[in-house]
Amino acid sequence: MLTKSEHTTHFILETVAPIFNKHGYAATSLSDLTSATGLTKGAIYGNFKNKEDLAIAAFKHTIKKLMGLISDHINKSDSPIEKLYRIADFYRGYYPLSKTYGGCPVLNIGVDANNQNSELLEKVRVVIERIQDQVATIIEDGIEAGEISTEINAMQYAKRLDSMIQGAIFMTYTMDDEFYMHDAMNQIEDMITNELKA
Amino acid sequence: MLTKSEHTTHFILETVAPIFNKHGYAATSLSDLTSATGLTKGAIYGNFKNKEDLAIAAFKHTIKKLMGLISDHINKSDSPIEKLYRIADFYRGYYPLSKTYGGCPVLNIGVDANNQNSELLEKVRVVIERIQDQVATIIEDGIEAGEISTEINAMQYAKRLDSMIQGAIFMTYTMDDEFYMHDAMNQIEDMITNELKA
DNA sequence: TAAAAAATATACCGATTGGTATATTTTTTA
DNA sequence: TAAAAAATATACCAATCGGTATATTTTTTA
Repeated sequence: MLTKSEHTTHFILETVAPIFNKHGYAATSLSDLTSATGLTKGAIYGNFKNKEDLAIAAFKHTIKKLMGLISDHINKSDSPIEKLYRIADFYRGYYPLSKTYGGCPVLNIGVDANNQNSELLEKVRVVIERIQDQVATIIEDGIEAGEISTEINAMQYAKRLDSMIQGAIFMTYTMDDEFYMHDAMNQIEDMITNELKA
Repeated sequence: MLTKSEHTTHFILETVAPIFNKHGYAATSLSDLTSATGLTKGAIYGNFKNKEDLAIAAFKHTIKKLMGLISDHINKSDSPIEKLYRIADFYRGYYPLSKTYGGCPVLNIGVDANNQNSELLEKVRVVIERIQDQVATIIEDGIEAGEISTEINAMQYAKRLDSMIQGAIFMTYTMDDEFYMHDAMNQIEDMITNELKA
């Protein structure tokens, strides 16, 4: 059973994460957080050291949930090449899904933390590397299984896919137009079929 | 000849634009701007109505300079297909170049202004549309000139290229690694050669 | 259920925020 | 060069900022 404190910590993160994600670190004030949670500063500072610590915990909280969703989606198949198609399929619905969390945390916090010299940027980088490692591993598994051409550089290709996806996310959000996401996923599916397949 | 007022306005924009671009609207304070310019609030508010107006003017200022640079680079060739290759070539050096301006204003201000419900987001959208229109026009010219396949949907392809470029910019900045930019430009050159060429 | 401990609320801190009214200085006009 | 106009500096405003010390309430332990 969760203690009262653990429950409150979770509640704060759940409430606060989308606010940081939407507005960014500097534009989010403590009063935004107290009014959203209905708690006072005393309660928040009792559970988190300071604003920066809370922002970092909130970022990790959102990432954990999103990574769980994409893992579940990918692992419905055992074939590496099918997993790659499933990644594209996941991101087709990413716009409405990520809106629930206040937007894409990698994009939003990544841009927000850059030039701010904060710990947040380092956390974003670690997440990006982890995502790319996972995709690269799938590609390598595909090569070993004979599903994917041995010509492919797994890590390089994972970075290329990641870059295309992040571009589509940025464009879709900024223009409020899912064309970019759908078109990028069409393109990625074509790449899997025409470039990756052995 | 420039009046004193015009000179000061220009000086303020030149000094202030990279600060807004780097830190975002909320994280940039008036005192940041006075200490960077060496001017007082009186001088700044004498030339700009308020902080938001200044941020908008600063964004337009940077965009004007960057758009001038890319236009100059593209227009060194008359052939539409060569102009497309030249776009890729321009963005190969975009990381160090845009750093001079405090980063990519489309990416930074686009993400920063989203969910803030500000006029800035609208300005970013207009800029993106203008860029895409110009690329689409080059592609259409290429189709008319017989350089580019008639199968190509110009506007759709312009959006795809733009999305890929923005993704590469985000990744390059966030990871501080030009691999993403160079790899994306290699990919785009391949697309021009293998998909666009008639 | 009483005592101890933990969690939360209240009230406050100095510093900084964007913005403005007015005084002073600089520039332009005549 | 003197007067008018424009530009800039100074001094201030109420509001809000992140953070904290302490009082109060709630929860847990015994």
